[in-house]
Amino acid sequence: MPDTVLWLRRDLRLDDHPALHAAAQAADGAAVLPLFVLDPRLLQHAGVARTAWLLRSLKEWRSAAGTDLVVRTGDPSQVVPQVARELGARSVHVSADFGPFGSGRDIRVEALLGEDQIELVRSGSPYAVAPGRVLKSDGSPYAVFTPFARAWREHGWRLPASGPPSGLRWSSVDGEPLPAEPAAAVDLRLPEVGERAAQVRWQHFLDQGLEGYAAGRDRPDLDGTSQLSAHLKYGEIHPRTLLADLASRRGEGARVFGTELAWREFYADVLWHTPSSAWGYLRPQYAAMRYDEPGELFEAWTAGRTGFPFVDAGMRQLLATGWMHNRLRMVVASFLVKDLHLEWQHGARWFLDHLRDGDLASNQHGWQWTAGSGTDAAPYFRVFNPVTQGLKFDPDGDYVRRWVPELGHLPGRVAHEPWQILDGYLQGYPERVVDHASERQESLDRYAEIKGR
DNA sequence: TTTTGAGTTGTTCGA
DNA sequence: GTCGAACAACTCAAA
Repeated sequence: MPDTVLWLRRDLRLDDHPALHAAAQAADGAAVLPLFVLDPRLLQHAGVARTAWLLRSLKEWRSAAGTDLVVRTGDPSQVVPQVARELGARSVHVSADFGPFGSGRDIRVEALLGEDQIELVRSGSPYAVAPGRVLKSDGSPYAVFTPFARAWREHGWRLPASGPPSGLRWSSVDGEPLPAEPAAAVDLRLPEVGERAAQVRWQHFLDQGLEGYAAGRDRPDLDGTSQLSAHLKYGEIHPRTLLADLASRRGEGARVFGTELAWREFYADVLWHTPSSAWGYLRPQYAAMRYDEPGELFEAWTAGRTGFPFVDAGMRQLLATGWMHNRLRMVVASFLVKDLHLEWQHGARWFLDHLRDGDLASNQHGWQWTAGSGTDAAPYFRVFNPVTQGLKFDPDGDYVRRWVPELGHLPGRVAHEPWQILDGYLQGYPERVVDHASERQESLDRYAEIKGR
């Protein structure tokens, strides 16, 4: 039997890897060649945090597999058939990609491979249930989360396979050295990357975080979240693994964490059915709303200099670490859309450029939820008050002081309201760029203009 | 086909 | 300080 190709993308692990098992089975005693294609078109949009994460994850994969992962730069529709031909392979194995870019790319690659009688075999996906599988009884997709989640649980998923296939042999051809990380990655505080780190983090969360997760997940001043988002994004750990571990656990935390995974799957499903929702309004009437153009206020938002401590802390956490706590993602998004009156796409693009976990489906639909144009969107009157949110979810001001050093001299909760105290602006913190109460009313007025259309 | 109940994450105001 | 109601109207899911 000739060797087969395992084309890795967002599945950089060895454990519970259906495509790896399928490749080993197809090789039938011959070797499996692991390949990663650096697509310049994708890297262009990935941002520093994601690029650095990806390159480190590829290194980790190499060292865990103990083989030379072949890296080539170029358009996959040229590179993949070329490598397969070089090797004399009969099949190329992948985890299915359901995104609008990836699924189109795979169809092109599949056609080109077909010209040489090489098969593209899709096994597994980044999800417990592949997008498109959960449907209503009339065959149409769900557009509301709660019934989707119920049907998704009833649909169920297979149990994780344990470890890589036995008797697996790797092979190799000439590749390229991994490119250097972007220089700015040095300043970025990224955690450990790779499958092993993902498993360690998951165990840590099971032991320390799960029990208090239902409430703790809303507290950015505490280590209350799983921090698995980027590991999931790169497939270093699979949601099936997490769901299998959750199944044996009772309690509110396990239930709520399972629901968060369901949100990830729901948004992937929505994007699969409606690819235009990546950049277009899911509720079209919102395109007719009056919006402002990004200018100085947008710049202030990106830099974490809006004068609202909770908002600025979130934006600076993003710049410093490539990650932002979910509570802050909602707060800063609400601020961009409802206090600055900018279209959600500006914020979504900034997030994708800076988040290490930047995922098209979750990111875009999260933004649309805030903007009011998404599935299950926030009601129009739900405008976050950035100060109240801070007082509620960072009650001692610890999170704000951690990320906004100019407020470091303010004790306790007054860090959220430097205007309340005489020396609040002692260290050069900017004054508020807008008046929240009047901008809130402005948002409600603008909504009223498109109501009923 | 029609009907009915429900729908992630909030804020403000007035009693 | 606490609590409940109001904040619209619409779309969706399921019986």
